[in-house]
Amino acid sequence: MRAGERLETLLWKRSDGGGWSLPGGFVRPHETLDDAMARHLREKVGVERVGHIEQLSTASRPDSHPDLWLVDVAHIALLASDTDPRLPPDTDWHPIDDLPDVAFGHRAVIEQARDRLRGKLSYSNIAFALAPETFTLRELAALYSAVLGHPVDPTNLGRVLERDEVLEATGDRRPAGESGGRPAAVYRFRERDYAITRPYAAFRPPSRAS
Amino acid sequence: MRAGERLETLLWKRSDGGGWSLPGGFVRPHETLDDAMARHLREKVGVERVGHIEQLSTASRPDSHPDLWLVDVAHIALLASDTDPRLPPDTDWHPIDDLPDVAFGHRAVIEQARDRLRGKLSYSNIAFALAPETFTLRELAALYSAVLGHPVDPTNLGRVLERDEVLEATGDRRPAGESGGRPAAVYRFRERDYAITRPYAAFRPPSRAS
DNA sequence: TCAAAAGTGTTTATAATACACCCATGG
DNA sequence: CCATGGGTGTATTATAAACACTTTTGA
Repeated sequence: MRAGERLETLLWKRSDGGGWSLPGGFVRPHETLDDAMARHLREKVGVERVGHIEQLSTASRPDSHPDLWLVDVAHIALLASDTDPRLPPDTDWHPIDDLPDVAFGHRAVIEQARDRLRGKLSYSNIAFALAPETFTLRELAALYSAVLGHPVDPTNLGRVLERDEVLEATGDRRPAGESGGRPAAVYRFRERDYAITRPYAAFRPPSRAS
Repeated sequence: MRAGERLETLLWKRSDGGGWSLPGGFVRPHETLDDAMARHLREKVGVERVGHIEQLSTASRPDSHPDLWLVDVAHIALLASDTDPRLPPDTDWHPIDDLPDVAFGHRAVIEQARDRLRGKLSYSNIAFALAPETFTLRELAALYSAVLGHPVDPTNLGRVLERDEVLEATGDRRPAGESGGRPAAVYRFRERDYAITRPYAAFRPPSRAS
């Protein structure tokens, strides 16, 4: 998945006329799941750096083929918005809230991935995987807005993420555009590994010793 | 897992002297993963009703056996604290914060499961899977406390969960014990299916139309 | 000097926690 | 009538969202 103007997912147009489906592939002997995922992303869409990847769900398909016992392991891969994968033919990005005709089962997987991402955006630093290396608060707010589906205020977003020690200012400023305006401060994520930055939505530990 | 005085997990003592490990088993042909999990819980520990079960992680093990390609799918199963599984020999409950010598890899899985459960406790109704059908607020607070590892106030817990429409009063009262005291109101969970009851830790949608 | 964009300071709203006090029961 | 546990009401605190206003730039 990728967050441009909207949250998008990569889909592959099936040649058998069965509509679109999630891209996938097989695991080779002596290969781990993570290695296989990295290989598919590299070989099929030319993506070397994946922001974040995690497992979603696993399904066993013992009856799909007379001689094989297939096991599907769905993953979410998050790509930075400034990476530009080279798309093979029959593969394209689709806005996640306006999907085309998707093969049975995959729609539910995509929606599960979207909901998980939306949730994690509010209690973790997961956005590092979707953002470029450095960015202004306006750009980051646009990214949050694309994922969450509602407007996000850049100022308040920055204050929340700075308090949680998720962001830090680089000290640089982005020069103003042609239409003028004050130059924007440039930020980066302190950590680029997934971390829960807000453990308690409620039921936090007592503040004083009892 | 189960929450009594502490959060506990079921472990199986390996006969090969390799310490303790998570209970597991194989999936049969023409059987789904969910069916296999239900069967193992039924056959091995006599548990018919599982509060909640979800997948944790999947690992491929192509090299563990010359002729087989094994795929491990770890699950979290949550049992109500009033169910009493019949334990086979060499199987026993262990407090999750005081584990014995656990086979390599399984410790990380158990800790991942614990952390996930702690997180979900604060933004979902997941506690229904650990609680008996009905309970007092004191009992529920003890359960939360066992999982979270810090004291939880019964009154405030009830207020939060009632506002989120997670709990409802049955109307019954639990008679006082031998040492007296006011009878406690009895509650139940409104829904016994997993639901996110608190979607936003931060970055909630604007309150007014822009 | 005006428009545009960024940033600061502050107010407001909300909601969880903390705490003081009252209620119902058994012995 | 007192100890015990449950419950109510409210004060406190924390913090996210909203908003008014200032700063910095380009034309």
